[in-house]
Amino acid sequence: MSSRVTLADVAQRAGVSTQTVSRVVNHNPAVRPETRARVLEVIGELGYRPNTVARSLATRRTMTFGIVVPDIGNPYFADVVRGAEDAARGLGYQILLCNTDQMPERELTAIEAFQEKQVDGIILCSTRIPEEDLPDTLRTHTPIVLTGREWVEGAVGAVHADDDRGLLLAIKHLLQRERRNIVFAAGRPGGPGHARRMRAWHEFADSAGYCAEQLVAIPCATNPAGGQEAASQALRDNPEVDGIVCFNDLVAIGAVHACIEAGKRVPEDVAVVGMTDIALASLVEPPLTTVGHAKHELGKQAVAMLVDHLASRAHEREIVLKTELVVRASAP
Amino acid sequence: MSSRVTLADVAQRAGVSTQTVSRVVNHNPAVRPETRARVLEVIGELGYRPNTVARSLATRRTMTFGIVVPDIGNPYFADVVRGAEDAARGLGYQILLCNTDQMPERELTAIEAFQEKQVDGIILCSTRIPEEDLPDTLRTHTPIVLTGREWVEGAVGAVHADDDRGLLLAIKHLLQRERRNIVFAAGRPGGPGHARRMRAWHEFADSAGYCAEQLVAIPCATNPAGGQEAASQALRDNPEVDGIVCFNDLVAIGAVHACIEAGKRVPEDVAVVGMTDIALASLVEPPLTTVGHAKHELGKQAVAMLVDHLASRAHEREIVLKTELVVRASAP
DNA sequence: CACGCAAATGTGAACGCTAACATGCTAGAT
DNA sequence: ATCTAGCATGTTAGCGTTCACATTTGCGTG
Repeated sequence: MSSRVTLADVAQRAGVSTQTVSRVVNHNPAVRPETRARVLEVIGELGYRPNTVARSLATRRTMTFGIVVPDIGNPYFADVVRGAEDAARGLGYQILLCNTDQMPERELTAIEAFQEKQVDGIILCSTRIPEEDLPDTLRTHTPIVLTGREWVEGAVGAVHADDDRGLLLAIKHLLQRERRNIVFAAGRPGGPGHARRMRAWHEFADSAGYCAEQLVAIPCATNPAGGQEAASQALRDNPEVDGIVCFNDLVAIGAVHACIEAGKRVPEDVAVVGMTDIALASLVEPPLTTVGHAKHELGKQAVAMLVDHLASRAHEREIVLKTELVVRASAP
Repeated sequence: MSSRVTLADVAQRAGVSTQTVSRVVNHNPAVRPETRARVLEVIGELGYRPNTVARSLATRRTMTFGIVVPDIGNPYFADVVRGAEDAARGLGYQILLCNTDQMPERELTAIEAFQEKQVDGIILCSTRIPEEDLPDTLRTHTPIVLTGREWVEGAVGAVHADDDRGLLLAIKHLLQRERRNIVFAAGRPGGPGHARRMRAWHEFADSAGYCAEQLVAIPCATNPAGGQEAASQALRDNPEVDGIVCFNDLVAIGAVHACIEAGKRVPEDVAVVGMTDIALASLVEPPLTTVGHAKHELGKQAVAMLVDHLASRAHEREIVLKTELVVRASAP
């Protein structure tokens, strides 16, 4: 029956001031052991629990972070959120969650709602807010860390995977296996990560002396349906296609389906490489070769950065997490 | 630059009292249109944003629900949380998330932390708090809705899927396909849903006149590894096994692997049926036949129940969501 | 033309806590 | 005995809202 017991109730019963009780609750050492014991006893008797809303009003800290993701149902973001929550919990912070389905207006609404709730910081994952609006959005007193994209003016920092190198790993892997007609199912143009991956794609094409035609990038939705569509289009345009690199693993799964539908064997006829290595990747048939991301770590680092910032501790402006090629059956 | 602007700042600048500004912000009709316009203008100029922490202290409502799940990385709970957040957002509520990895102490800690944060309600998913401790835990002023298990004294309500019937559907499906040596990979004894599914299992065995030996239930961890272990044990004990029903889809995926490892073909030699129909189920090879759960709906209903309760509206004490058999290749 | 009534606005106080300072007390130094 | 450090505790004033009431204003009525 822990109900409406306040500091004052405890103070009165224990015969001390509210301030002393507050000190006990907050582990302030400046309390005589006997007094502390007495207060703790009364706290136990009365079942007192501090009211963090009142505490937050007084301290101007809520010990809460908000995290904005496109969709927690997407295993990628589930892992990122999990990492963030683990780190936050360890540091005494709690996590407010908001899904936006990649709708910029909903991202903005979420940020404002979080700010009104006085969160101590916000983690904005793979935002779809247009590049040009971002600085304005970030120009606020609430620290914001970005994930899945580069740092931009106004943000406390950014945490993302090394997609450039990841993409390179994937392409090189395919080239070494004598794949010569490689296609990139590139995700949504304008979407987070798209520009970076495209840049890497073209840089590589140039440096390797490839003629542009040999490296085709096809925009697509970042889910199985998008991958299926992109892959079947690619195979229609050029039946010689023997390698597909995908924006993420969900796209790759769709691409695999498209190949099979088109009568191609994976990996014999077409090798498929995914990205991010979600749990799913090792469970589908064939298991996906993929460029692994440290998703859990991503969430953790985002929280760590926020906490460092709040403590006025120096920290990187941008953290780039290593990617690694995980070779499975879809591109052995 | 939306910083520390308060109601008082707005009031002073607009030449009215804080109360009037408060009325405008809260859409209280008892304000002259001209006054309202003036106040709104100043709010715009100053970039005022209400401080919900202060508001919550005064109103004793935080417009926040806490949700406790074993692991958001598990696609089942990701869907439930997504459903809850969707419903909550639509009603102006926000969601605090906590993962517990099925550790009862962490569930208790989470509940307490949420209470200190004065959440308006808690959704406790598939709790592993021992049956006998549950009433004490629930005996609190914060409304708690349970999911994934039956209602228990003290809870506002419970929302869960009709596993009894679901399990029946699975078994009957296998029997109709002339499978005669059926095994149940039953999940963790004492875990949520375990008792209910076991009861259904035995009830069916009795009613169908089966001798107990023909329906074996094997406890296992509720993940692919658990399923793999349980299935390989079952096949070792009885090579005749031709049907495996699984606690959930992750277990089913493990069971499929075990079958293949043991040289059995799925579904020709052994038919495998999963439960809950996570997105993964249709993407593995072979695609899983499974008993579908309305996961998104589960989260939604939990929130709806909480909101009804807070509004002192009548509501069911227990909502049982229908399950349906989704037939795919693993048990055609 | 005073009267009363409703609509519009204002006035404390409260929500439960902490920050910052003030006070009282004990004990060692002088 | 007196002074003074320094520890333990108390006091006061917010934190930014809303609540419950009090007050003012405008307007139709007898």
